[in-house]
Amino acid sequence: MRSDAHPAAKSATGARATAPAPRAKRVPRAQREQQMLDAAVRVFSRSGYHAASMDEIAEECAVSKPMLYLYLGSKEELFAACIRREADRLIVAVGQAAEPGLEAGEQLRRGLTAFFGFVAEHRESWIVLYQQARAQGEPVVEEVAAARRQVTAAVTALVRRAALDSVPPPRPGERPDRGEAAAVAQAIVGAADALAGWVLDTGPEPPEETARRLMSVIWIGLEPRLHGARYRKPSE
Amino acid sequence: MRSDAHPAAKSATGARATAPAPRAKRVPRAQREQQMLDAAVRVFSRSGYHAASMDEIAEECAVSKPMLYLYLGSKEELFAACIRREADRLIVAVGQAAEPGLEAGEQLRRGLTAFFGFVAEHRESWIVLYQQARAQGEPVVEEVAAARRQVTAAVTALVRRAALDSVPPPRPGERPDRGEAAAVAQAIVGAADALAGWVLDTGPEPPEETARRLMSVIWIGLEPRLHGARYRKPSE
Amino acid sequence: MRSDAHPAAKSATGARATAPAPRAKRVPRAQREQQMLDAAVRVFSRSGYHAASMDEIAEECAVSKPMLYLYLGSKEELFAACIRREADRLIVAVGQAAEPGLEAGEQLRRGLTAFFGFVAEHRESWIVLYQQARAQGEPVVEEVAAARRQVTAAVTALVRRAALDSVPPPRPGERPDRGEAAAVAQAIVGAADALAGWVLDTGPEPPEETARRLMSVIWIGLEPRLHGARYRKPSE
Amino acid sequence: MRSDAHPAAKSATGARATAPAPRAKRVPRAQREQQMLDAAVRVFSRSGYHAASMDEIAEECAVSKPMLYLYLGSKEELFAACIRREADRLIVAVGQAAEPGLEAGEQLRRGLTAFFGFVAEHRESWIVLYQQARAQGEPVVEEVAAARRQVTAAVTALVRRAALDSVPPPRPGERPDRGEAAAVAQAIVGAADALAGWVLDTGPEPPEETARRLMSVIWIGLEPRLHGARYRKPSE
DNA sequence: CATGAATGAGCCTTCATTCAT
DNA sequence: AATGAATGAAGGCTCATTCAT
Repeated sequence: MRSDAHPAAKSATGARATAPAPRAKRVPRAQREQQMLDAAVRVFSRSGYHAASMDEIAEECAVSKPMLYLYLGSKEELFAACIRREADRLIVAVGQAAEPGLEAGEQLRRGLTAFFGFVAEHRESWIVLYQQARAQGEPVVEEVAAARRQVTAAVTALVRRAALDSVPPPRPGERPDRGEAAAVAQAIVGAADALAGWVLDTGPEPPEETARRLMSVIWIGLEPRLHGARYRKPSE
Repeated sequence: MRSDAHPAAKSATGARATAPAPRAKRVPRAQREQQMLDAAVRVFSRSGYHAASMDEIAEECAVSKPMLYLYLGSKEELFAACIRREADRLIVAVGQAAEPGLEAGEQLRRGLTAFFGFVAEHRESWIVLYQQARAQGEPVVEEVAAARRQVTAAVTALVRRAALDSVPPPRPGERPDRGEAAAVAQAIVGAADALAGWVLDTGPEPPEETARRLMSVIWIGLEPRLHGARYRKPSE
Repeated sequence: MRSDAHPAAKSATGARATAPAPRAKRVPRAQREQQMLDAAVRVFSRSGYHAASMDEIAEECAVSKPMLYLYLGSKEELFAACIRREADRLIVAVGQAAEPGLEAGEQLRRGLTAFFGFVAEHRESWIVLYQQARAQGEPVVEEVAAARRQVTAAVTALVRRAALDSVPPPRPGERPDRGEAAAVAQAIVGAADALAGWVLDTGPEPPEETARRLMSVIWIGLEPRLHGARYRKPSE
Repeated sequence: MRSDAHPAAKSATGARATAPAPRAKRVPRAQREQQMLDAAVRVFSRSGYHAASMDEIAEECAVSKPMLYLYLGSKEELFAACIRREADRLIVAVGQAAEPGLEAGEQLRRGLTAFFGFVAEHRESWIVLYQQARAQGEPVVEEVAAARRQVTAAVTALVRRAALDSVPPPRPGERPDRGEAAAVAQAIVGAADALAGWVLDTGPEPPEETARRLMSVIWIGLEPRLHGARYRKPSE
């Protein structure tokens, strides 16, 4: 019988009589690790955490599974490493956009623009971060929640700076994340998320345009409050 | 062949000393199906789609696995049935809140209040819908995306009605879901989502309060536009 | 949610407000049993013993599974009952064809004709008997082997009568089924089997024609045909 | 997530008191595949396709199930691989027996002898091929049918060569497998099958003897034997 | 006579993980 | 640095069979 019935061994390189088939060139560890993370992000974004298999990832980066385990430890650690790397990249990208001296509104706009730009360019990273990571069990979710908190905290600071007296500081004894500013920041980040997904679904547009769309909603709403505008039910 | 193939619980009819396995009582199909869906929602929200096992779900509703399969077909179909039922419930709850005659802003506020109320009351349903369902493969994602579209479309209509001239109607030939109103609706729904999660994380508050928080951001932002306000970069 | 998601209940009869939906008319036991056997033969011939499910069979004869078990006992017994009934029919059909007074060759020819006629008319019965039954475990195989032995014994008798001295009687002390006559009978039955399957595969032809084909081989032999010998019914 | 997900044999490295599970030694793939096929043929011939379990087969070749699946794909593919290998062996064995130059009758006799020899030596292979394989669903049946066709075609050619004018060539427009030669070949193969089974059942005898028995029937015919004709090898 | 509801048991399959080379 | 060979454990699904009505 033909013994290649089930080609588990993908002898990518052709028949090489003399040399022992150097399937993967010797590559220094740091670089290999990045290749592995690249492959993992690709696969995780494509299939989701659970549906992705280590075999698939190993094949995607043309490395044997023992190497994966040697360098990254376990599937869960691998996923966490992906999350961390991509979250860091996102935070750096957004952080670089903000120039400290600027007016708060402009700073927010630039941050949003950077965010939408990042999502457009790193589609897979964002999918892993925002679609897949949320459905996980505790350890991984905490990782991504931490990244999200970092972003949200920055926005919260902006909001508070922008809207001074209109958004009251947390009352003494109140959990800091329960104040109005925190809520506003949550809403802004959530809206940005949704718009990022929307752009991915409906086709690309310049990040500035998406940022403008969002600013139109949230900023024009915030500024009048500086002048004392408040929302009330009609009955009040 | 072995004639003792199925030597099931023969002693079950014997002395009833310590309640020898409480065989599920006869329950009509329609009712059992609901129990199964209840249990499934609970388990899926707790563990996520992949990590949840049919054994776990069967145990949760005190029924054997074959019944699950007989009534609901497969794990994926079961999940889809959960999604459908919960999405329908959510849509009904939000839909009932809107009284057609009302001013658009008030209608939006009521809808949001109903939404936050639903999430507070059906915590698990919402977790399944918004955390777990997004990370799935095509068939399930489409189901939940359809529900989300339904909600978003309602909001889009409201937005368009509310903000008449400030939000231009889609230009002829433009895909309807690419217009500014659609973007605004996406942002609102995303913000509501995020706030719902935030409330779940940080502890309960009256739905009216959460709705007010969100209206403060998005509505006070929309109204000034009726008077011609527009967002511009400072440089413009 | 629609509770008919998985229509296990096939309410064959339409909505019947008053009467309690008489899904299966009261039918006396003997008749029901025949219907069940009919259905079982159909399903077994279609799917094979193992692949066939009791659900399938129950549905095929529009009866609930408990009835099947009440009347026929178990899957294995049901299969055995099928085998027995069909084998009996076959033996009767072939037996009726032989008129005792005739010359052995003619008797063989008539038996073969009857056999090919039976297979053509009871396609499914034959498939169950000769394709499915052989692959079973002990108890069932014995049933069909017994039937086959019955047929083979008759042929052996014919052969011995026909070929008196040419086929020596079993030597004393020799197992009776080891003699030349037994071997010849086995060959004939095997050849008939194969031809029956061949006709089923390649399309029908008159049973007399198939019988003639076989008689040409076993009665005349191949070598004499080289010299012009032909098989003809005695009347020709 | 539980980090003890795979707490496999940790104590395996400990004291080796009583041979703590003989982990299968490293064996190259090609060899392992053959071992697996050997085991599978044994098990399939013993229990039949459906009744055989992959656990049983894995145990029979002292390998874990995952290896079975890695190398052979699935139960069905494994069965098909068995069929293919054994059929090839049979065809080779029979093919080698025929020396082209010989007279047709002698060639047939040698082929039959080889066939009965093969069956005697590879009892299990033959059981799988001829008892089990016929009761399967389409994909597998086609595999074995193809092998059978190959054998039958060879016999058909012999028959046609042997019996020149006595067996008319297919009439124009007639499907080639419907001619008399094809029918004769079917009968011969069927008879050989039956005799092989008979020998297996009743106890061994030299393959030459069984071949002689069959040649007596098909080559000489029954009627001529009434008048004293006997089959002899040409050399006798 | 007749059936909807229910289940224990087992099978095929796959996955994360590791050892020996 | 790198990998082919190997496995324990578990998960989804189905089946023959039986109560309770």
